Amino acid sequence: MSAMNGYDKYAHEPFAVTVDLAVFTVREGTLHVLLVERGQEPYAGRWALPGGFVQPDESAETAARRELAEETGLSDVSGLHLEQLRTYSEPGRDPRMRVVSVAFTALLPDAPEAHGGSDAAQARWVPYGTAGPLAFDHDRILADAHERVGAKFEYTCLATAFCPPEFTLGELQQVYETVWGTELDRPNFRRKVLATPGFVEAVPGAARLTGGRGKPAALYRAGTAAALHPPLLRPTREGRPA
Amino acid sequence: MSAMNGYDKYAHEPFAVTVDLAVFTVREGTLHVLLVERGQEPYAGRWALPGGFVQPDESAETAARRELAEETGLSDVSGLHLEQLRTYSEPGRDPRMRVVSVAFTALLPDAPEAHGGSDAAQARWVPYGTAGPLAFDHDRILADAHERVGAKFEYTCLATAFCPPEFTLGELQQVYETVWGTELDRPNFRRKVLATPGFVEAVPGAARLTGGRGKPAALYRAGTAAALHPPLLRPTREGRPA
DNA sequence: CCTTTTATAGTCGTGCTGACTATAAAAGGG
DNA sequence: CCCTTTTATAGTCAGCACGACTATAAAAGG
Repeated sequence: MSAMNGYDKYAHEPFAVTVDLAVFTVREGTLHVLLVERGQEPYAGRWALPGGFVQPDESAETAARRELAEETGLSDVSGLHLEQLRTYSEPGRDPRMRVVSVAFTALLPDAPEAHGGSDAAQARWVPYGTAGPLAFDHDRILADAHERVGAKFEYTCLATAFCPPEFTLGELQQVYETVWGTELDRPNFRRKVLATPGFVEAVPGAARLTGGRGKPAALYRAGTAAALHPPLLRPTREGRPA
Repeated sequence: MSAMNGYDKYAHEPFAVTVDLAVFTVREGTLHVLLVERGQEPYAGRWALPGGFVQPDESAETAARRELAEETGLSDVSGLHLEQLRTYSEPGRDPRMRVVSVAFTALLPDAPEAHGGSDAAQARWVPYGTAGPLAFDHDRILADAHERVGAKFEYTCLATAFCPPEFTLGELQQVYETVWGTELDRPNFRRKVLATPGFVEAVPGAARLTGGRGKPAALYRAGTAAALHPPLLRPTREGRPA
């Protein structure tokens, strides 16, 4: 093997490279995560994040999107939000071999039941926080992913990725409340969202009966803006981690 | 090889795993990057980011800190800011073999001349943006790192990582202006920094003559706060990328 | 001594935000 | 059919952070 820049002095050893997916959705006002139940040791019977090996001709992003399609059973995952989280490489994180995992976060609108694919390892939606300790270091990965999503909600328009094509402002607000775990003032939330150009755009004459009771709410679509200026900060939690 | 969760159906191929470092410092009001000049093909004669292989018993973070110590020649890099940026894994990014690189960003106060170590590949400080096209995909990595640092300046106290143990508010402001490439209003910057608890703390009776002319400036030390609430936003650039 | 330079103090208006009140439009129960 | 409940939407008001700006203090140089 020829030398690389600054790499000259070290032999290199092979690693297995995998992707792990933290896939979130909001379902009936609760944050859900896509998990698979392990059949073999180690961690047999425990829940784990879906994932798989990166193939020789793939980037980690490509592998992640492929896995996302396989695990959710969705035919078209091209429009879904998928974002690299970080890479986990502690030597002991898999007891069997040296495996470096590139973790990704994905956001889905309230999703089909997933467990309909022909795969052996069948992924299921599990309410966030209820799946006991996960296998490997997946608790940490999942917590990192959750924190990242919450932080990005503050200064991006990412929340619409959790919503169906048309949604009410109440639904969008519930997405924020579910991810942040806090309550928001409705008039203020509404004012802020509507004042941000490109966050949402009104669907002209449409309205949706909100489950029967109450005044019908106007429908909106996701806008074209990606960033949120100024940010929409979550209710005061003083020292938020960087 | 035994099966993993959801990994069962794929054989895994070995990858080389490396770390790449985007090391920044502010030197005489200019942002500098630590680079190495390549001696061999491919990209012989081009500048590249310092980096190296991850050893079998190391995490990527450990490897990055080891490389940082080797390339800068500093004896103690334990207190320096080092943070994972993201992982680059495009199949063609190194023409010789399949290598997945975990990129890191490091921030140093105005640094010693670095090129004093006993290493063969000697790293040098180069003004940001002046090193022509870099080797491999290092231009992209460096641009991502710069954008990340600029973004983190808005909502963290990271800027003090560029400063020596004791510094003036003018120096801190210049760090901001150098990284952001914009000018800031001095009284407003001062008001904001001092109003943020834990950002900086005054050194009781100390003052520094500012290169000779003008009123001596009070000295400050980095405080204990990590986050910046509310954030210190860079001058209006409308749609900032997420 | 006066000018230049840089640090520091203070002022003023605008705009965003949190807290709150008020009105409109639906369903349900008597 | 009226009245209550529920939810959406409109509007008010005070506080505060921020941008733009002016003023003063303390050093060096001529």
